[in-house]
Amino acid sequence: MQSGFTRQQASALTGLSCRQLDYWRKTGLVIPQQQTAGGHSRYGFIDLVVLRAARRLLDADISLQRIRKCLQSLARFLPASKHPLAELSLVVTGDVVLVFHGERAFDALTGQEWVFPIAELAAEVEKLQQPPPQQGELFTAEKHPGVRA
Amino acid sequence: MQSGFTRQQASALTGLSCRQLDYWRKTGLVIPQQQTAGGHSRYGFIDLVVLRAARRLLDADISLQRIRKCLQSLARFLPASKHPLAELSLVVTGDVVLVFHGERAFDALTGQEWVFPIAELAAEVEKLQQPPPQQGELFTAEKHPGVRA
DNA sequence: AAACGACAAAAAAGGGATTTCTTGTCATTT
DNA sequence: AAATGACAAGAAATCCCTTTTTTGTCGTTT
Repeated sequence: MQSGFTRQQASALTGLSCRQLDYWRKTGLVIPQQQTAGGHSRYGFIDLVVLRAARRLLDADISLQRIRKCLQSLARFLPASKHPLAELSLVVTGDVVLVFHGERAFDALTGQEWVFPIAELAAEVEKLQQPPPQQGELFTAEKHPGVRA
Repeated sequence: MQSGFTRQQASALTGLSCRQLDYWRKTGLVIPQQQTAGGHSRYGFIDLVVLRAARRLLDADISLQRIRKCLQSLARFLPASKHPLAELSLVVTGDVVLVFHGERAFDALTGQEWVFPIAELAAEVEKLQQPPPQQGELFTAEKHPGVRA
């Protein structure tokens, strides 16, 4: 019984070239969890998940350099447990990769979180309409929107 | 009884300068929903929500030009109804603004959607571990279409 | 007040050249 | 096979300079 995937197997299973796996290992992007006595690579389950994630990011035209940073933060989540995976999602857009963990969204690169609900803004504004019942002609406001372009 | 906020009120309520409101109006970023007979601006409820959203984006170091594009897509959601607001969220990161509507995430700029769950990847990999109980040698064929350009 | 116009400083976007990073391919070694 | 090393093409990032946007401040006008 084997304890991991060889470079070639990992390549076949992820669609990445051996050259890439080598380079990625050498540069620390994805280092196989195990090694044979002779010093040969043996990729583990998590490795494959990460490799496939990287593959998809590449397909989405995310540069390797950006992926490097992304995987770092992704690595912070993966080790956790098995459940989190189900709650984990990646959102990839033109320029950014976000890691979603439940309700929260983190920039996979900076790790910063920046989410805010529109409803919150609406609530704030709404609150401003009622309170100031002052100079009988200033505030009184209207309710309805007629949105602009 | 009036129907809207004056420039100065809007300024006070959003923290934006009158100069900005003027410029934004002139350049079409946020055009007051109404006008007085004399041609003076009267900002409406939605205007304030949009202005405050813009304000927060500015605070997050999103450039005005980017905000211009963001608000365009935001405008596509706001007009909808009243409920959506509660489900709407903005995620702002270094480079991108995403509009979240329920489960979906849209790039506020391009409108493209690109989300994928990690669990999915894990499931795929997991499926690959069980089936191949073959000749103790190695995998024969590759599953993947192969290489990208 | 609010709108306008003008001038200037600050911020952001663009463009082009240069440098660094990735990946393929091939040969050699373990 | 897998790991290494080397050469080269292509992709991406970085830097620097120029152009465009934004915003503040002043004066005038409505």
